[in-house]
Amino acid sequence: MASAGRVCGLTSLANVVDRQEPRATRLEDVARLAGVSLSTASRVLNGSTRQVSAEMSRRVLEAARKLGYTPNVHAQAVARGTSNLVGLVVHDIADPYFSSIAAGVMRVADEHGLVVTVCNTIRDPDREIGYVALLRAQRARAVILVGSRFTDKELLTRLANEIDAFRRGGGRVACVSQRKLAADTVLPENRAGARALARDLVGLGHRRFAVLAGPETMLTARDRLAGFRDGLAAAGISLERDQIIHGAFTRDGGYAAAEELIRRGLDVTCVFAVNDVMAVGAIAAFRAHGVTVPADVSVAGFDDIVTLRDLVPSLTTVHLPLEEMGVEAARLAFGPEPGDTPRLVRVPGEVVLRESTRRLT
Amino acid sequence: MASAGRVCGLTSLANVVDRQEPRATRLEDVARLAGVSLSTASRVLNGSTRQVSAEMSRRVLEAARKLGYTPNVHAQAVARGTSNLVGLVVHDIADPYFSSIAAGVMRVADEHGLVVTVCNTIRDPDREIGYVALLRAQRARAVILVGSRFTDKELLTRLANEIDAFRRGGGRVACVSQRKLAADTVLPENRAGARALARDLVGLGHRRFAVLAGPETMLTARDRLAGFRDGLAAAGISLERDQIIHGAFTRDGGYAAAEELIRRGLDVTCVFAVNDVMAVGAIAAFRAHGVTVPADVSVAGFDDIVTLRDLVPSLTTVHLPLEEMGVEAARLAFGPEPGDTPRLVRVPGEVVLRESTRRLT
DNA sequence: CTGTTAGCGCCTTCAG
DNA sequence: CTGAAGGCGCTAACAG
Repeated sequence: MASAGRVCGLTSLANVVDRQEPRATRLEDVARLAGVSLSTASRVLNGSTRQVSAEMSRRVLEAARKLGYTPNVHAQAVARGTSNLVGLVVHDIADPYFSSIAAGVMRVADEHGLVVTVCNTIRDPDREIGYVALLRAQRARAVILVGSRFTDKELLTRLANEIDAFRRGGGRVACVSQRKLAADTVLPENRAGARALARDLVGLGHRRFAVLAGPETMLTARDRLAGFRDGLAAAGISLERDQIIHGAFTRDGGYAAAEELIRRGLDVTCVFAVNDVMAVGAIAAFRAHGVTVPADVSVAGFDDIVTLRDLVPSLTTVHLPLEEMGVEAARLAFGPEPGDTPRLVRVPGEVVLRESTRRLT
Repeated sequence: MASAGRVCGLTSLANVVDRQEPRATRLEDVARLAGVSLSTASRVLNGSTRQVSAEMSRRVLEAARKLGYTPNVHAQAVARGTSNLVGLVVHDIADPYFSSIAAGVMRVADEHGLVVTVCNTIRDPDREIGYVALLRAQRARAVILVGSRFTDKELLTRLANEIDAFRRGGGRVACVSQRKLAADTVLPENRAGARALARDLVGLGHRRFAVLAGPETMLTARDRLAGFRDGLAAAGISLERDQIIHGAFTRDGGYAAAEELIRRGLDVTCVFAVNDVMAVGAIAAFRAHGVTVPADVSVAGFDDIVTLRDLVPSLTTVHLPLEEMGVEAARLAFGPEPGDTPRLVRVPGEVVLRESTRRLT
């Protein structure tokens, strides 16, 4: 029926199939059907401050409905000079630590009518940089970087450059992690939390510890290790080199580290894994090797990820309000423009003693 | 230094602050710096088939690098008539079932240079429809709908309309779930899987069952219940009304359903929860009420989500290759244009017997 | 209150 | 191989 908008009335023989190249309906189509100008249609259909008479408004709405009109956000973005898209860059969306934070971010984004695209770096800092560039290309209104920074200076510089370019283009930036970039950041107090944990574990009577410490270059892991060491030191306990086992910041990393611990035959009563997923992996490794938690060894983690809920034995950890942290980061990124100096929101951790760490008599 | 491109040489007193309204660098800036035309710059910077001399190419690249140029994808999208964005609509991204599938989709998307935006319906079918409209507005190249359909006809019609409009605009669509929409779909064989599970559980000696059946209106839940019933029937065992407990398709839904089961004092040896997260919740409820799994009651789930790995006792379930299903859906959505009839990829489930279901002597 | 007219940043025929 | 010019769909002054 509808002539697809073509003026041409002749169809070449080659075009017999007439593959009805589908075209999305444009604002112009709506305006024509409603018998009004483009601007009027635009004003009623999109949040303009300008007033339109009830009658015209009705006609436009009616036409839009009839045609199933949906605005082309790209055209809007280029015309308005800004998009409704925000980027969320995480190390691993399948890791409950990140998916909880992501849930918080998404909730706030939704309230602001923003679309969030999730970028999964798969724990690769290079990809992280690449994603910021990508989001710049998308003219994202904001990017939220979630996850630890690293010790590598060169990496940080490259990321900082990319971030600067992004902000120069008018984008907002927020981080959840160490404050290493000139941007608003939500900072979990890793060091203090680990220190408090150490104190409480000593309080349970433990004296001989091992730490599954994660990657040496990852700041979150380092901070937690350092805090834990502080806490032990305060009780006159030192942590030797051989009591620290580095590895991946993942469940499998925890598993491997625990196996290494067993292999070394280290005589400890308590193991601190610098995050929960590692602790979960460690417990699995212990189980596989006939080491019972907490009877034979106590285990503690960090984060209090939601999946701990169904773990047996329940895991001692340092609670972080993950979803709230996401909400906070989103507020920093979407809320009122900050002053000149980046803001810092400190988030304290809270030690939660559960079944996985037993009291030594 | 750079005069921000303004011709005006006078700054009003009111403008003393000179808030250097930041502007992203455009292709024109690059072209000017390189001393070439817009078209030439465009040709070298973006994947054009046209050839450009090495010298000019070098100059353009150099200028782009110096300026930190990144193309405005919105402008590209409006000019090209298509974007590099794909939408992934899931019921709950924090649920491991969905995050595993999402990981598969993202991997393939990345290979295609596509950006995926994740839309979380929070298990609300209305939001699902809204998201498809949103993605149409984004002129997404494709949308992938992951998650069960429902019995509600009116809901389905509205979704179908939205999907049709999306395709009319040139978008591709793929689903992971029942084939209720005229789109390519990846279909897990829920019914056959549940049937096989029932057979194997009967093989273990169980005769008295209960099913935590999820929402009555959710097709995936219904199919699994029906399949399970089939399997039992084949062994001459019937499933009465009071042996079926409906509830939410979540961990908490499983918990509540199991409590209800306990409250009813039903005498069963084996409980089938129609998905793993419900089974996990059920086990937690049993534990909380002093019912030991599998000594007092056996429990089985469906899906084989990755988090089962650290569950004790390990859970009997029907394995689905979740990440692969995501990959498959992405291939359907991004790969070569389908023929006229929607394609269907059936994915069989495989029963995996683990510790949570014991053999009755 | 409504319509006309420039752009927004980029791509792509179409001439040179 | 290069440049000039029109157009993508929409918004926002600017007139009426």
